[in-house]
Amino acid sequence: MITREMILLDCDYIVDSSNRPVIRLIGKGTDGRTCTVYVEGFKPYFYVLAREGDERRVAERIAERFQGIVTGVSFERKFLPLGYQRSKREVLRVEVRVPTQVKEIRDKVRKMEGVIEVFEADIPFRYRYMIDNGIYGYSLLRVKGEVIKTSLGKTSMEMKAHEVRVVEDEVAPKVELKMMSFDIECLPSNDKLLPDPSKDPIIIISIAFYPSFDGKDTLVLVSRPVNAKIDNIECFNGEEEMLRRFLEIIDAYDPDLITGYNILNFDLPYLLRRLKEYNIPSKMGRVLDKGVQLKKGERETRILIPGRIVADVQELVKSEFHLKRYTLDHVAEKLINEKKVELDYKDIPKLWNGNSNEIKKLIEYARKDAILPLKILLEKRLLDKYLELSRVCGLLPQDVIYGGQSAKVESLLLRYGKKRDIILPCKPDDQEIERRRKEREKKELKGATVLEPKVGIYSGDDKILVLDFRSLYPSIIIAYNICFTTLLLEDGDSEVSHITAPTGAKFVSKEVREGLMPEILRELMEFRVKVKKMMKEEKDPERYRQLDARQLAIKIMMNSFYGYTGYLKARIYSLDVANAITGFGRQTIEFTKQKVEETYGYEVIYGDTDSIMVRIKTRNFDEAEEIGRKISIEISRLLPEPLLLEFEKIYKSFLILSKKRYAGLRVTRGDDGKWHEDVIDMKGIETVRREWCDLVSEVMETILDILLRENNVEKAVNYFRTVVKDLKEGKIPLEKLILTRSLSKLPKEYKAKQPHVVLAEKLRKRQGKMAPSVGERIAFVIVKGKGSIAERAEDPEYVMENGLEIDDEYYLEKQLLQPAERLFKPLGISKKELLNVNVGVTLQSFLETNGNSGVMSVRSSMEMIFDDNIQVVCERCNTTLDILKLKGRFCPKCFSQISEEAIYNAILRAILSGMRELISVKYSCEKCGRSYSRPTLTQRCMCGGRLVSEISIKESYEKIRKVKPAVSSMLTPEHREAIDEVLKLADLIVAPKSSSS
DNA sequence: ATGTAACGGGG
DNA sequence: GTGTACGTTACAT
Repeated sequence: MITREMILLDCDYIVDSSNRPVIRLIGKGTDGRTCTVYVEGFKPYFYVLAREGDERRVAERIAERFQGIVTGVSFERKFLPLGYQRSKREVLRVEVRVPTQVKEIRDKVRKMEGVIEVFEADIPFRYRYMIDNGIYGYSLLRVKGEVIKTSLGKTSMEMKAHEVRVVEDEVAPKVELKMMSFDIECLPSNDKLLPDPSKDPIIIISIAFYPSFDGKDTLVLVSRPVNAKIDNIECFNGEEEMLRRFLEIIDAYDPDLITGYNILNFDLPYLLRRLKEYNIPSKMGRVLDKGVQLKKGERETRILIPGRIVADVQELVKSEFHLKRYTLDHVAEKLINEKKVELDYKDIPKLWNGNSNEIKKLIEYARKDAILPLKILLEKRLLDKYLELSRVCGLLPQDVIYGGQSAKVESLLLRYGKKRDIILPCKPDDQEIERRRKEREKKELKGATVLEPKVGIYSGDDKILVLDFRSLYPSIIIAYNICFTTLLLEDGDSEVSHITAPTGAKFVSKEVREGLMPEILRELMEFRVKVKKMMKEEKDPERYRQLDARQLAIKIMMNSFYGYTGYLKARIYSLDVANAITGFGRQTIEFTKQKVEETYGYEVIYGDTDSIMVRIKTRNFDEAEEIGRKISIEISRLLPEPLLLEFEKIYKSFLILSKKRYAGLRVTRGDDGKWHEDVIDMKGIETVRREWCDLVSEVMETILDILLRENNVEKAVNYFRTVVKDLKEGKIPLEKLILTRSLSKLPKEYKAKQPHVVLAEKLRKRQGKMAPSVGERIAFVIVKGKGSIAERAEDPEYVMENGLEIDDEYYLEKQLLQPAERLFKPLGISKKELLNVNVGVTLQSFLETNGNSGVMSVRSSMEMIFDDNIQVVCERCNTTLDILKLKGRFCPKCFSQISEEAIYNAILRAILSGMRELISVKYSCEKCGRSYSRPTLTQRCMCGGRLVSEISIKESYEKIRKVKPAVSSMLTPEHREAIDEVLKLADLIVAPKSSSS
């Protein structure tokens, strides 16, 4: 008999030779050894509610009718879930031999005479076991038992359990997960289509490991001999041999997590299909009796590998980051600043059959595609949140990564319900869902309050304080004891002490009985407070991160409960409960608004669900903070516990366009105690959208920046006009105008003619074989000419080569104007005004709003650096002026004076944007000289040589240096000095011309 | 306004 | 495995 501790990774069950279910737990100890634990004796069961007085008779009938299946019927006293129950009710506990039989008989039982309802008859057996034994996913277990050896296990050891105990742990023990990322390359027989797994072979499988495997971080399997010396590859005679070796490597490395990019929808299904081709069983998991389980949905696949976690980085990134596109190349660039190896997939067959250099290129391409997802996963810590969620809600890691909110909530409801003898209903069938849907149409689900925004821009003396209710809905549920278990169903019960919601629903007070949801939420909230406290004292960054992930997981869990009560497919659906929560929410926010306005006399300019934004007038951030704190404390005092209005942040300037759409420039107190401008928070204002070209995103961002950081509406308008002017003059670089759309099927299959489809046809006629094929992304720009927009879509390269003219009208109307208008309209600037390029802002009005600080509007800094010289635009006559050609400080056309401030700003901007571009670090191999833009994972070149970093100076810096003496005479000494300072700083950075790090 | 078709991303 | 099931946006009506 031994005792062993392990983190629970997976759980399922097997049926032994005498047809009894045996629970199987797979876990990993702190020593890194994996273990399979078999638990015997746990039996499947469910509950039946019979007509009062009929219990015995129904029990007998069930036992009789399902002889051989039902192994026992007993009686237990339980609380029914819906409505406040004064006492427990007698229910039948029906036990069956094997788990699948529950499903088999539950509908029959449901229809039997005398049966009212069946409870908890749809809980997967492994969860039934975990729930009943208080075992949570990814939690620490202490197992007592004997070591055994079966024919089913692949783990380091196997045990037959005598006892499984949960170890209470505040901080998760350190168990290092082994992760493996992989990627496949195929050889398509038809280069117009995606490779077909029924016939096109896999030619390469690349793998990345963390931690390393046999000293290797990566390994590439190649299905044919390669006549070149390449490190970390293995070659085979054909696909089958390679596939077998791949499975062998999985077994040998034994990863806890398998990842990759889009593996759920591509690599894994493809791989499984190829394995089937050779009749190789897909035993990639940690058990020998089960292979990989593939569940294909409409457009979604779930893949389960026993004992291992499958996580698709693409999915994780999609749920964590809002990006324009989710291609690996784009995602890697945005998140970890790395790119894929440049290679057109159409060239794969050519490279595959090519010379040693070509195949080398293909191998390194594949290698990188396995490395990138793993790096993203690690660097962005994409797993932390899920592992903590698993520990908080109890689901297995695998199910948390994929599953929706409802499973997590139910896991907790079942666990806490079990402790209190509350049984829960089964999930609703179609009929019940339909009934609920109809009910919802009649009695609608009322949402939260969104206060009418006082549209406009706030800056200068105005400061906006943001106050938030900490976990509003969870707090309300706790404060007013709202739950399906406390809801008073009949008026007759109203002599019980209760609370009436604004909607009229009544809930017994917590002194009578605490509700299930309030209990769970109260514990979660206390737990979160504890975790946050621990975070404050935690010095170790790794542990701090983990605690942070945990408090986030708890927050996510808490916020899921409200939604669950109004979810059509919930086990317990109660509009009365859902509406009571939002009802109290509306009451709370209205009350808060009223108090702030009446007691303090401040203006509430906006509020949504659980937050209010208060306008105060002060230049002093300390004072603003003081006011915020005061409001927070005093209002919280007026509300029942645990409702808490927290002072969240100060916006130095704030722009609100409409409900749910605003942007604010945050100020925060730095370590030096001083206030600093911080990030711009944005809500509902999008600057990146798939259907917009880059120009639009860039313009939107710049406008917001000018509005919030410089508080200069005129300048923002002017900037927009400049862009429009540039667009009309064809000065906008073509790549900023490119739109992309992917060709999902053959052109003729499209009904509506879309630009990229028409273009695809055009290209096919023009260049024949090189034309884009199905599944490819097509880049296009809209050019001038006749016909619909679709007919005027053109290939950017073709446009370049033939000097076609861009349809500036289209880009203005369809791309730039819509978002710009939405931004400017609430500020009282019409479309007309935006477009009126020639009528600039009068100097008079400009000076009125901005003092004499900026007569010029500086062109977008990015563009400036690419222009020949540094330029400013004269505000009076709108001419673009070259700083070098300026005689004195007068505009050569209208002779209005140009302020030194403006020139200084122009130069400074040029310097700053130049600084960003100033240094470029390149990495090159000391052996073969091949250069990389980023260091490789291994810090080694593909030839095996060491990578050495090289620092180079960009030209733009030199340009500014050249310009400086020419303009310095136009500047005040202070400005000159400031510029010199910056240049000096730049010199310092650049000074060591070559160094290695 | 409201319903329906298209698309993603992998090679 | 005692489980089901995308989510968003553009275009057409």
